[in-house]
Amino acid sequence: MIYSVIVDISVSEIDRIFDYKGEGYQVGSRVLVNFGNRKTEGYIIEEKLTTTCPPEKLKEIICCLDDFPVISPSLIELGSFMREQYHLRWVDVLRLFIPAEMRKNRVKELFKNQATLTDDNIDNILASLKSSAHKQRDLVTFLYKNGATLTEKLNAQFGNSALQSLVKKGFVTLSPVAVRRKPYSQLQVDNQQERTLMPAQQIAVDAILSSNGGKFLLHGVTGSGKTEVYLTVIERLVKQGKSCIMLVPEISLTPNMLRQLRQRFGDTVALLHSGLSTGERFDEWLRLKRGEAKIAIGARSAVFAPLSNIGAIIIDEEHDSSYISDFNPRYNTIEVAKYRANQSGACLVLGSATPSLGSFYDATHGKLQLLSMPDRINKRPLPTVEIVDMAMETRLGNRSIFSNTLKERLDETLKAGNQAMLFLNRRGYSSFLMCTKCGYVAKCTDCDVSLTVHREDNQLKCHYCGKHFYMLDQCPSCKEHSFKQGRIGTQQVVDLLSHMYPDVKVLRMDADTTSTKESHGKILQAFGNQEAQILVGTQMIAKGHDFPKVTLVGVLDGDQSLHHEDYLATERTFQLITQVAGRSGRDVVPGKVVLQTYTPTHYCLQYASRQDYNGFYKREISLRQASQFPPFAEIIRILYQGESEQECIDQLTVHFADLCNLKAECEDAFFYLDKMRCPLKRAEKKFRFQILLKVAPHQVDTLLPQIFFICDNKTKSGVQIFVERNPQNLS
DNA sequence: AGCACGCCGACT
DNA sequence: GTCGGCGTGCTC
Repeated sequence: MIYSVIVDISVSEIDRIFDYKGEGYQVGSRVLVNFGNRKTEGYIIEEKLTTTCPPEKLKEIICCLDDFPVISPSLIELGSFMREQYHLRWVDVLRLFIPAEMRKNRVKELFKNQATLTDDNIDNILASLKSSAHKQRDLVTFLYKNGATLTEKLNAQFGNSALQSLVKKGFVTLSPVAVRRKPYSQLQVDNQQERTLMPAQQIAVDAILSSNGGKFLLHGVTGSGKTEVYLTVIERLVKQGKSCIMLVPEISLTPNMLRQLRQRFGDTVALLHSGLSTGERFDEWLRLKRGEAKIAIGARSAVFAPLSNIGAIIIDEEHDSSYISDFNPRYNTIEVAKYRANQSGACLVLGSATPSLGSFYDATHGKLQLLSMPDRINKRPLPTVEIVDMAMETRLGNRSIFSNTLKERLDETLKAGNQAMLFLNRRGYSSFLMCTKCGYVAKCTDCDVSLTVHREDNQLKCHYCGKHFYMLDQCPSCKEHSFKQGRIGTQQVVDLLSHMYPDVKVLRMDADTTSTKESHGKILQAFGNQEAQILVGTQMIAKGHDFPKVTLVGVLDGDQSLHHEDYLATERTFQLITQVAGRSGRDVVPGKVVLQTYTPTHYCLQYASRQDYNGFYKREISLRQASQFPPFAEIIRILYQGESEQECIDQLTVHFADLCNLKAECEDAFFYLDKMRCPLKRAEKKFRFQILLKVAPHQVDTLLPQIFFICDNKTKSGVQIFVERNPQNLS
């Protein structure tokens, strides 16, 4: 038999099929092969009877590396789709399907010894033991009652020698068993309370379950109980013997969702994400692969969970940009999920309070079925939003970042013993440092980005590449000692609050305070336990958290993400503000939101303040249509990065000429084609240039392969080239 | 990626 | 003479 093997070496020149001969191997197996003059791992993706490879070159597979095929045929098919769709290497796709450490056998199942009684008749054993051997008699009784038990547990309970003697006498045998390492095993699981569904929830559940593989957009306002819909759907499908995949946007939201899933489904839930230890990740994967667990939950890569007979794939907060992988391998999780759902006839449920414009557009055009939940649970009111015009505040002499309205609301909230969240999507102390005399601004040496002031460690940091620099006390260009600081960041907000409210405990949550694995959960837990009254944070605090005592949310700078060139800026801002506002008033006390802005009449903020998604959608989608942006056009961006500016330009110029020819051949498919420097001119020492295309959506499938072909051709070393379709980030 | 092959300069 | 610099090409 001939096997098509993809060798596990991530280099484009060898990312092709190599044929090997062998007998009795299965497709999807991880195998060891001779490759050149060394041995390498590879994956069998196909078996066949013939090959075009000259027989003298054809080598034999050495052996299989696992006792089961690690990749199922349907995942191989999915991989093939992804490879074409996203122009990826086979290896990079296949590596998504198995735990990273499984390669090179860096992780194995963990085996521990287990003790078993050799005789079912306990009286026989007890009769042979001296009556003075209390420990041994207790141990035997324990084993009789509890069945086979791990030796470590027995040793802890009865001491080492009792077990040893029993083994020696032949009453107990030891045998190795696989034990599963369990992530968040200490996670507290509350008593399960009886839940009844609201009518809107019931309608959604019924629609999904009766659909037989339908695709849904579940649009429910913040606090409308989308999670309960997901859980009920999963429960019913699992009862029918199906498996389910549940995706959440980021790792930080998994513990919360995991708790709810474990509460309901116990050990049939497995968690998959990169924050787990090697052993945990492998064991969770293995439990899914072996069918010990049926429900996979995790961040985007969990869409590749090794499950068969999938009943539903659920994507929570579907608008979140983390579902679009923006580094190699680049893929769109929602598209992948659609393909996987189609393969297995599973339902696809996309849930959000603020769906992406694309998804909502699909819902209005019959590609997704729309399920609406317009009310909060128990008809709790949505928070009331006050928009504050910061330009007016300045004119009235208030130059602080806190408007008078916000200060009043904060006072009220604290006095009432409730909690507040303040949202500012800018970490650090202040956004830049500028010389007051000559206007010099401190910039990163490797990126075209001004440095952020960090007061805690008194450094200047590049938020792009992470490099840090000494704080300046003198301008390097004019030697002046006086500096002006840029816009306020979260660190400074905490400082200011501690002066305003010396007795109030304030917590901060941003990338700087959540560098370790547990810090995230600790901050949230502390705030949840009301160890602090105010939580200041970046977009990290916007999503999914449910703090009943929070009755005030302050958006300190509602304009921040609004006035970017990016066509997604308005959509993003709307989503962020709506999401963060939704943290307020989730329990009995109605919530308030103070939204500070310099552009109070902007439609994005107006709709966000009324939590009016439909109004916003209508306005924004007509703008997109008029200006030919997605979903009315597909944007393709070709990015060139290299340390030599000239090489980048040369490379881009060659491709641009070919693209112009392509455009000439099918003029009507192209809405736009141009080349330019990227807005972020340089990053991590590399110069950045781009070609931007806008093409007609119905032509993209025929055009894209040709574009890929052009970009693969005439390439020079030293310039990285990326082709992105509808990139989330155009910087 | 690795590694061999190969074609030129410096050295025991 | 030979040791070793890293350009080029190949891996079923």
